[in-house]
Amino acid sequence: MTESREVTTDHAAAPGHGRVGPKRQERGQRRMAQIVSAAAEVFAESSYEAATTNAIAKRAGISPGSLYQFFANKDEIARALAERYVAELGVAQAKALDLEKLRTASLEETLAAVIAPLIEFNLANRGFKALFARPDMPPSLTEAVAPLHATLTERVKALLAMRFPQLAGDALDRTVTVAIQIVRAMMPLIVAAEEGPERDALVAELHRALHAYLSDVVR
Amino acid sequence: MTESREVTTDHAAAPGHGRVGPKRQERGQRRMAQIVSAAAEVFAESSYEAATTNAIAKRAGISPGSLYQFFANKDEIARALAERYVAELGVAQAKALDLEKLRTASLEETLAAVIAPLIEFNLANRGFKALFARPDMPPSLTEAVAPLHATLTERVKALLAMRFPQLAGDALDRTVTVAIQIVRAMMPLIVAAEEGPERDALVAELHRALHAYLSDVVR
DNA sequence: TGAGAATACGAGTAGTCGCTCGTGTTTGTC
DNA sequence: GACAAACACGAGCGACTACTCGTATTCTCA
Repeated sequence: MTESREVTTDHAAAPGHGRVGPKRQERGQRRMAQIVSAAAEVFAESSYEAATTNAIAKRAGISPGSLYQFFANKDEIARALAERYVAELGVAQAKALDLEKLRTASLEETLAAVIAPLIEFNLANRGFKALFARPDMPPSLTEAVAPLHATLTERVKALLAMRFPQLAGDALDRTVTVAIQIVRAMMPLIVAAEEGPERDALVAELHRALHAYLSDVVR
Repeated sequence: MTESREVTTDHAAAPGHGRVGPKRQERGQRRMAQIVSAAAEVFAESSYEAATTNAIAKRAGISPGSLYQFFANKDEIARALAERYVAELGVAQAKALDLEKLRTASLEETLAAVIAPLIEFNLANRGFKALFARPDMPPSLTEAVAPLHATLTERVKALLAMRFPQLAGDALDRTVTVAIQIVRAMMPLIVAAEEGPERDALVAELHRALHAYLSDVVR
């Protein structure tokens, strides 16, 4: 009898990720994108835990079995979604942020330039908060979205280091952490608020809080 | 044949809650307290969803069946725990807060008087954040802890209204919300930090952020 | 002291969820 | 056209979880 180990569904991972898997055809790559998009929608409607893999498959228009042709498990889907978010956020910020111009901008202007695209991104990608704006994540998820957090932290750190050269070391790290926490805390409120004066007021409040905090840090 | 409706386990609720149930003996009341304490521990070690009712029962030293003699379902346990937290927080704050003295205190002093017992409480009751410091709760839990949120919001609102008479209406509400969000965002970090300089630095940062924000609000 | 109420037990039930597996179809390659 | 690899299906498995039920014990109080 021919032993058939290694014959069970072996999954691919995003390129450049160490994992090996079947060579994806164009159809397969489209499917993977579909699945990630569907996951983003389902996560957005509840939470990571509450989202079922069967629901994701259904939303993507495929069977549960097909889903597992492309992702080894639920965490891998979250990881792929986190990677997509990192990439898209990079694009959105690159568009809005011109570091050279910011060098001479006021703190208000800098904050506006950073926050505005971030809010747009959160509004356009409501699944984002399921992976980002949570204080208590299941360990597996924490690992999956660690690169996302690391990336954002790095970007904020670079910005603050440029803006406040007198900040360094632990103090800088703490300031970055607190600033991110404030944004994370306010974002769900902003996204949940109805478009118009209500949301605008909350955004203004976020500006105010961040501006006041950062002004004080270097006082 | 004698129909036996209403004979299945009928549960009690905390007194003054509308629900009727069996008359609790002293033993039963002790059990209920045990269960709530056990739930607090188990919630603290993971999260509300991840905590299983069987684990709570085991921690309380009773069988799953016994647990359901006292609580109709998992949500009721969370509700009871939330009520306990409201009561204990009330005591802790009443001890530390003397509204008359605060009337003449500086903003720094007021913040210190409010924040210090809050942090002590969070350190002593690590299950608290499972019910409080979460942006996205399951709907049932939301309802269960709504009184807790309402209570805290009311207290903060009263304090801010006294402190900043020029604030009123929506602006006051928003300020209360943001202040609470900042505390909620920082608390998990503070609790997770190791005792000593690391935690102290984060607490100082929380002070700074709140102080800066509130000073700015009335600027 | 005895009857009914409250408390206690824990194996068991129904339901859910992540994931598998046997099987069939499409696509790329020669 | 033949063959393998990739893609697709969906019933259903195994593990887990909130909760139940039949039964046994302890308490209360007339």
